[in-house]
Parts: sequence; C-alpha cells; structure tokens
Amino acid sequence: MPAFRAIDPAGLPKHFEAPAAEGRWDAEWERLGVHAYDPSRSRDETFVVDTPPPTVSGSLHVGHIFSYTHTDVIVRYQRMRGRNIFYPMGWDDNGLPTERRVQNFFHVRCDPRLPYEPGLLLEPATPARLKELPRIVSRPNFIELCQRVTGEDEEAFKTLWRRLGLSVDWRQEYATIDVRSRRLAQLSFHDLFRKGHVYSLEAPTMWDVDFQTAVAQAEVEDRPVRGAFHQVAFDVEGTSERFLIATTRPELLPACVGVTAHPDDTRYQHLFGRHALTPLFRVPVPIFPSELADPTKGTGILMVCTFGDATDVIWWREKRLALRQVLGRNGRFVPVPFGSPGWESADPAAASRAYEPLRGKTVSGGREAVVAALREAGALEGEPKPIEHAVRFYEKGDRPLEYISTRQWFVRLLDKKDALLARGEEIAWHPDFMRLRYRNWTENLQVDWCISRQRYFGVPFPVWYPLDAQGAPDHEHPIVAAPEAMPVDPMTDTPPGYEPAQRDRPGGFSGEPDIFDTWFTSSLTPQISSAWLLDLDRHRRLFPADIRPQSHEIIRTWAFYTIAKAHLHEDTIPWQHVVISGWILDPDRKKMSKSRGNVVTPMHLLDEYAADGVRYWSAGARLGTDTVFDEKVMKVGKRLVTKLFNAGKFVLAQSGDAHGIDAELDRAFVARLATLVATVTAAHEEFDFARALMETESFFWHDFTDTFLELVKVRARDGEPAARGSAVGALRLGLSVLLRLFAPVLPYITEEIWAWAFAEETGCPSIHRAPWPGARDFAAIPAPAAEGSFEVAVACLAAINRSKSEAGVSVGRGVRRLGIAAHPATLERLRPVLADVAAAARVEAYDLEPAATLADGVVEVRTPEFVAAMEA
RNA sequence: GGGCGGUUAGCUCAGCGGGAGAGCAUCGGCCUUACAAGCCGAGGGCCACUGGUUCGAUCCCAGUACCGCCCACCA
Repeated sequence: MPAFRAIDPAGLPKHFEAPAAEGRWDAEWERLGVHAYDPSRSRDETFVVDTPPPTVSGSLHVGHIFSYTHTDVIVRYQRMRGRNIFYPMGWDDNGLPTERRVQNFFHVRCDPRLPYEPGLLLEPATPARLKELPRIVSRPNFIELCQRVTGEDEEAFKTLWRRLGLSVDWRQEYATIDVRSRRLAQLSFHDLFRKGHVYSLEAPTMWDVDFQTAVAQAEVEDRPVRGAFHQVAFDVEGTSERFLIATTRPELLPACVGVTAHPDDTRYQHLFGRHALTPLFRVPVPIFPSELADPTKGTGILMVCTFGDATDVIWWREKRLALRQVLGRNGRFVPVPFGSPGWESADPAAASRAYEPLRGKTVSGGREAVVAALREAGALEGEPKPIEHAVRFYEKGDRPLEYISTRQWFVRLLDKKDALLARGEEIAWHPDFMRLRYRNWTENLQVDWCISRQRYFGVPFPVWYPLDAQGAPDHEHPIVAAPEAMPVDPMTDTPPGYEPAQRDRPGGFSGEPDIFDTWFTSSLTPQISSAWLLDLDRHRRLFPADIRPQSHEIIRTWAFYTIAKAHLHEDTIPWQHVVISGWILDPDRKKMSKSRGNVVTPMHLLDEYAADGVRYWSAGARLGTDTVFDEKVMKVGKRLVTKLFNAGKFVLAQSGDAHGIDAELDRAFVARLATLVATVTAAHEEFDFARALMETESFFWHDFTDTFLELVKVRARDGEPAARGSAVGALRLGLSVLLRLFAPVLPYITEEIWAWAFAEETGCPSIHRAPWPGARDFAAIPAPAAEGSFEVAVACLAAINRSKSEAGVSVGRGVRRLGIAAHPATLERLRPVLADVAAAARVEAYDLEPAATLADGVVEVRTPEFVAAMEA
C-alpha cells in the first residue's frame, strides 16, 4: 500500500513571500523552458497569439496589466490543455510618439535627404558625446537613435511583464521599426503593388496643417467646435439680383468655385445654369443644382470651395469645377494670381487687393480679415450667428483638418468592402457584439486607405521615381525596390540601374521621401511573428494565428487593417478569434489615459498585492466589459492567495496510506469537483475566464475549505487506515485539481504549492505544463451511493453551527447531545456521512428525528446541550 | 442622427422564463492545533420605468428615461 508523502509544515515559510517567489519562479520557468514555443510540433497542436505590441514611448499604467493578463490567462489555460504555445512580444516604436521622444532625448531632427553616417552615436553615450551629435541626422541614423531610446523603454515594460507573470516566450521578440519589420512592411507594399492594390494619386486629401501630413479616415475624429454662420451676399452675373449664402468658413471665399442649392428649392431654381459673382473677388462661378444641398440649412444655398469639407470635394470632382487652392500645406494662405487662367475675375485688380491682406495668414486670421472686408463692402448680411458644429480633426492634432491637394499613396479598399465584410463574419469576436463595430466601420468606409505620411521617422516607401529630361518625376512609373534588397531607404539607397550621382538630376531618379502610415506596419503583426516571405515553413506553422487580443477603440484601425492585409496578401483571415478587453475606468467612470492625468502606475500594486492579487482583479472582468479600478478587489485576491497557501500546507501535511477514495462523503465531494471542472473548462473554452475564476473561487472557498476540509479533518487525522486514506486522498485530489484550475490566473502561488508535493508525484515539474484537470483525474473514484449526500452533510453542519452561533459559543465547542430533524429521505442520505459531520461539529451523541413536514434537504437542530466552557 | 452595450443590495458585479444571489462594506458572535490576512451567523433589494407575450417575467418582445462607447454630422 503506497503511502502519501506528507510535507512537514514546520519546514515551510509562515507566509507566502510573494516578491521572492515571483523572482524565483520567473527564473525557474525560463530554465525549464515552460513558455518556449516548439517549432517542431504541428500547427493544429499549436496555439498562436498575435500579441499587441505596446507603444513603448507611452506610459505604463494599470490598463496594460489588465488586458495583458487576460491574454495570459487564456494562454496558460491553452498550455495546460497541451497546446504548443506561440506567445511573442512586440514593441511598437513606430510613429509620432517615438519621433518626438527621440527628438527631445537627443535634441536632433531628421532630414531624410542627408546621407547615412555609420557609427554616428558611439557607445557609451555620455552626455558629452550626445552634445557632439549633429543637430540634423539622416533617417537611418534617426532610426538607430530610436532603437537606442526605445530599448530602455522596452526594458521597463519587460520587467513589468515578467513580474506580472506573462508567460511570453521571450525568444520571440520584435520591434515595429526593426529590420525584419521594415523588410516585411516593404515586402507587403511590394506584394500589393504587384497585385495592383496600391496606387498613387494627386488629389485632395485630409491634411493636418501642424503635422503637415496626410491622414487616413481611421485617424480622424469629429470634435464639436464653436463657429458662426455668416450670411454673405453674392451677385448674379448679368442681372441686378443678389442672394445670400450661409457659410461657417468665409475665409475660403477666394477659393469659391461654385454655388449650389437643392434642385427642388423654388427659391433658387431660376438661378441654375447662371453664374454668380463672389463678393470682394468678383469671381464668376457656376450655380448648379445638387441633391446634396439641404434646403433647411442656412439659407439653402451655399458656396463650394476648394476645399471647405468633404462635400466640396465631391462637387469639385463631379462638376469638374476649378481648383483654387488658397491654403498651403502649413495651413496659411498662399499667394494666388487673380486674373490669370483658372483665377478669372471680373475685376482682377480689386481681387488682388482684396486678397493681399490674407497672404501668410492662418485660417482664423484669414477669417477675421475676410469678414472685416465683407462688412466694409456691405456684403455681410447681419451679424455672424454663433453655432456649435462638428469639425474633423486628426486624432493627435489641435487644428481642424483641411483638404489639400497632394500626391499620396493609397490601398484600394473601397471596392473590396463586401469581401472584407465577409472576412469579418469568418472571425469569432469575443464578445460577439464587437463584430458590429467592425461591420459598421467597414460599411461606412468613405475613402481608400491613405498609407503615405509626410513624416520622416518610420518605414520608408521602397520607391523611386525616374526623372525626365526636365527633372520632373514620372509618378506613373515608380521604381519599386527588389524584394531581396529590402529594407531600403530610397533617400539614401540608389535604385537598380542608376548611379548615386544621378539622384535628383534630370534623367536620373528621385527617392520617395514619404513613410508608411504606422498601421501599414502594425497591420502585419501576425506576419512579422510568422516571418512571412522570410521563412515559409515557420509562416505555415504560425499563420493564421488563433487569437488577436486588443481593445475596442482600435477595431477600425488595427483589427480592420490586419484583416485587410491578410485578405489582400493571402486571401485569408489573419486569426480565428478576436478577444476584446474593456477599459479601465477611474472611480469617476472616465477612461484612464495619460492625457486625462488619471493614470495609476502599476509597480506599487504588484508590491502591495502580489502579481497574483493584481491578476485576480484583472481576470475578474469579462471580455468587453469596462472595469472600475478598484484596489479592494486586489486585496481580495491577495487573501485568496493566502488562503490557498494555508490550505495547501494543511492538506499536504496530512499523511496516510493511499487506500483509494471510497468513503461516501469523499465520493460525493469528488463528484462535485468533477462538475466544477466541467463548468470551468466550458467557461475557458468560451474565453470566459472571469466565470471560470468565479466558479473555482467559490468552490474552493465554500465547498473545499469551509466544508469538505472541515468535515474530513478529524477522519484524515484519526480515522482507521482505510477511512483516513480516503480522506487524505480526496483532500489531495481536491487540492491538486483546484490548484490547476487556479493556475492560469494565479501562476505563482499555485506553482509554489505544486512544488511542495505534486511536482515530484506527477512528474510535471511545473503546474503550468501539468495536464488540465479532466476525466482522468476522477476515473478511479466510484460515484457516490446517494445523490446529494454532500449537500445534506453541509446542511447539517451549518445547522449545528447556527445553533452554536445563536448560543454565542465557539464553533469548536463540543455538543453532548442534540436532535437532528429532517425529512426521512434527507435522513437517509445523511446517514452514511453523519459520522464525519458529528466529528467535525464535535457532537458526542445525537438523536435522528424524522420530520415529514420539513422540506427535503432541510436539516434542523433541536435542543443542543453544549459542553460547558470549563470542560472545553 | 445611426449602431452597440449597460441600468439588480450602500459599493463592485454575477444570474437571464418559476427560489433574487456573490464579494466588499455594515451589524452580532467566536482564539476553533491550516489560516484572526481567519471562522460562524444576521440585516439589507417594487432586479430603471411603461406596456405586451406567458399559468408565471429581473430574464422574452415593444417603447421611454438615464449612463457609457463606436460611427456620422464642417453650408
């Protein structure tokens, strides 16, 4: 008869020393390779995570802990199911935040036209050496500096992630600006170009006048802005008639190229086909009908300018109106030649005089000047009427977007809406309603994806343009770099067939100075991990991925573009599941964000509540649900850890012979345990880790420690060998199963307890590679003889406890004799477990009192005689 | 304006056709050889509102209100 090896509780620490254990296990997991991806195993055994690369230049806050814990809980569950886990970590160092950070750190700016200087920053980078850096550096040098700065940021994240216990395979790291990412982004462009999915076009594009770059629809947001309706009088050419248009942008009057009203609007029908003369500038512009004009807005008739808004762009395109671009890329009025072709005026001299004060002014300055001039000319009807209206802004910008005609690169998506919608339906969204966000966005897509940015830090377009004899670029025949040469920087590298000396010379070539939209690279995270086009075998084993964890506000960007890329490149979906974490709200229910200044940094929380305690808080929130930041929940988590520690110590300190689990109460307990396992497993299969945790916790606390453990305690210590062995066996099985159910959420405490006995016993050195509990754990244990014998035992113990509580005596107080009243059927079920109940409650003698009036399952206690306090 | 989610005990949330629940907080009791970082108990709710379906509605349907989010709204 094998015996249970009992541990000596005296040899264990008094308390769970979390920080020390966290460091120890982190190192041990590394040593054992617990988190290592095994490239030799097949795809269907593998679970692939498309981890969100955090923006390294951003601040660390509890929101990070929250969503990354969700992913880790899912991953740890899958690992215990035997899956080969691919769980990488990327660092997003592309984009404006890093650009600004590098500028500020090194006090340098980037000029892509400068030649690369190898070894510009010599190590170590002492302050003196930093001072010697040139103020302006080439793009390759700027990228090197970026990698230096972000390296430190990455370390901070990595330290936090490791402490938190993220089971990332740290051999699978990448950065969005590293060589492989740059190469893949350019390969992606090459593939799209080859397939005809990208094109460049000179057209009005949404433009941020401060960042001086084009932006995509996905980066645009509407903000309410105070403005005013100005009623401006226009003359009708060849008549003495006047009409009033209403505009919020009077400064664009010199850019007016037409006037329109609704075709059914009787007030203006007679004007269609005629020309209007703009005030001040006396420019003749056509008056035409349009369904897009709203008769109820303003005066019902409005001026079309190049460009006041998106509708102006539509009219300009459809009616083939003139292009009179008065705003430059910096948002200021540029000089314009009234009287020359395209700038016709009935009075060019007056027009030029009227325009002169605008030159060099900003939009708001120009507005004041035009309004003043209109007022003086008697063309302003009444006073401007203040209104609040929505205006488009670049999400990072401070001034409204302008539509400015520039040459940009686009990915053709509008004609693929249906296919992209179908892709969205192929993917499982968690929670499911999040798919509507995707659907909604895709259906409402207005323009193709503008992927070029007029910034200098990022992944460059791998493109040059041939120059003709006059030195003008031929945009229709771009030279795209060869895949094997990538990554290239066209501003420093030379295209095939040309000499460096031919750069920017007639008959030579010119590099494309633009960089990709950061999402152009970020939308490849699954392919960056899988080394698409670089390692075909690896790619096949890792793509498409299983899960994409992310937050809901970037469904229209990150999720959408990633789906689009996978569709365009390989005609597939990028992952099977999207799991969406909610936001962390501060106590005022506002989203926690750096800009709001309500951010809670995470490190001290780990110190105070231990990684497991903080993870407990995170894992309690269901996917898609916003959660109020609440330290009290972490406190509860910490208490759970302590309870596990103590329960584990107690259970493993019990000794006995392993006779097999055959006592009725133990069998009934095991049956309940098996039900729990089924429930928790089903919850995890639906990514409902919150429910899994709740069920496990409630069972552990109530069924295990408060009842079962109390009920069998005496038998486990003093019982006959067989009865004792059954009790100890059931306790150990319960502990082993519960530890494994808790392991995804509480990796440290469960590993610690596992190591005391189960590691050796099972041959699984880490609980995180131990098999998930299941039928195998319960196969040898017979089903209970009676349904519900566990429940009646609990009810009976509770009834006795209640009588003690009412009498104000300790639960430990002995009972000389009492009556146990219950329905006869209940008493029948109680009989085989009564000895355990009596022992636990310290009842010396009892009388069973059948009571048919009581409901089945109810147990009442009659006339308890407590042992006197003295005797106790 | 369109779409989505929410509204359940003081707080944070589960439940989703027949019993209104958990944790925290509150109150009372208890040192009981795993754990006082604990244990045993108790109180507390027209399940937002109005209709409908049903033998029966917190749960299903319709509508209203409020909170939040996503999108649209530049004359």
